[in-house]
Amino acid sequence: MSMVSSSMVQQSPPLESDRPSVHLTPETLQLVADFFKVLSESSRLQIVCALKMGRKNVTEIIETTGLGQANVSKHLKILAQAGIVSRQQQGVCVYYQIASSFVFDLCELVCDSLLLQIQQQSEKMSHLGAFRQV
Amino acid sequence: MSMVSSSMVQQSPPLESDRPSVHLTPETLQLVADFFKVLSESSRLQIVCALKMGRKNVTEIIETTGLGQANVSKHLKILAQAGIVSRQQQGVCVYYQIASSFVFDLCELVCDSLLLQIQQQSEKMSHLGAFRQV
DNA sequence: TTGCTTTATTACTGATTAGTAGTATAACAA
DNA sequence: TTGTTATACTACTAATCAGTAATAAAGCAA
Repeated sequence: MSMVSSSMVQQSPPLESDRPSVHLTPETLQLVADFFKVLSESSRLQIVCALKMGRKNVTEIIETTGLGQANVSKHLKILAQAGIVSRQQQGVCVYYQIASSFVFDLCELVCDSLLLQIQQQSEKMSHLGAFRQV
Repeated sequence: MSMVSSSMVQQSPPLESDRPSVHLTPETLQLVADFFKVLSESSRLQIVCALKMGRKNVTEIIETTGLGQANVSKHLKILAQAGIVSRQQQGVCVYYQIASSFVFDLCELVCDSLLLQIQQQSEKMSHLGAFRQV
C-alpha cells in the first residue's frame, strides 16, 4: 500500500480494483452499512472487548465496562441482532458471548490501518523536522 | 423474534480469543468506532464503489451515484479525512480515488459474513420445513 | 470584463440514536 | 407469601447527522 514516502509524488497507479465488479445495489450496500454501524459505537466495542476472553453475563459486562444497565441491555440486543454475540439464558442470568471471532479480524484490520496512518503521519512530520536541523 | 432454533444445544466451545489481550482503552476504541462510522452510511459506500474501477472527479461521482452535489462533497470530505480516499486537483476538477484497497477487504469480509448468516438462516428454515414432509 | 462550470461551505430541517430514569418481569431465597 | 436480584423494556432528552438549498470561490472561455 502506497509506499511510506508517498508524500511527494502520489502519482500512484490507477489503483483500479482487480476484483470482479459485481454491481452492488444501494440496498445491498445498506446491509453492509448497517453492519458497520453496529460497530461504530465505542460502547458496543467495549462490550465486544469485554467478551474477548470468554462469555459473561450482563452484570459482569456492566462491571467490566462501567456502562449503565439499560444501556448495556440495549447494546447487547443490537449486537445479538447483528449476529455478533449470542445469548444463553441460565436461570436468572443471561450469558453473552462472541458468536464469531470474525469481528476481531475486522477490528484488527482497522487498527492496523489506523496505526499505519499514524506512522505515515509521523514520518511526514519528521521529514518536516529535517528542515530545522542545524 | 427469539431464535427459531439455537434453543437446543448451541453449547458452543468457550470461544475465548487466542489473541493477545492488549487492553484497549475507550479512547482507542473510539478511534476504531469512528472509522467504522465512516463506512456505516450507504451513500459513502456508494461513493467508494463508484471509485472501485479508478479515480473520478466529483461530477462523475455525482452522475454515477445519483447523489446531490453538496451531499457528495460532504461525504468525500469525510472519506478523505478518514484516509479512505485521496484527493488530486487538476484545473477546475478535483479527482478522488481509493487510497488503499484495504477498504474493499473490509467490505468483502462483511459481505461474506452476511452471506454466511443468510445461508445458516435458510438452513434452519429448511430444517423446519422437514417437519411438514408428510 | 462577463458568464459558465466545478467544487466547497454554510445554514437549516428532519430523522436517528445514545444514554438514562423508571418500570416490568422472571427467577430464586427466606 | 415477601423480598431480592437479574435482565428487559418504555419513554424521554440531548446530541448527532444525512440531505438540501443557497451561496461562495476558483478556474476557464469568450
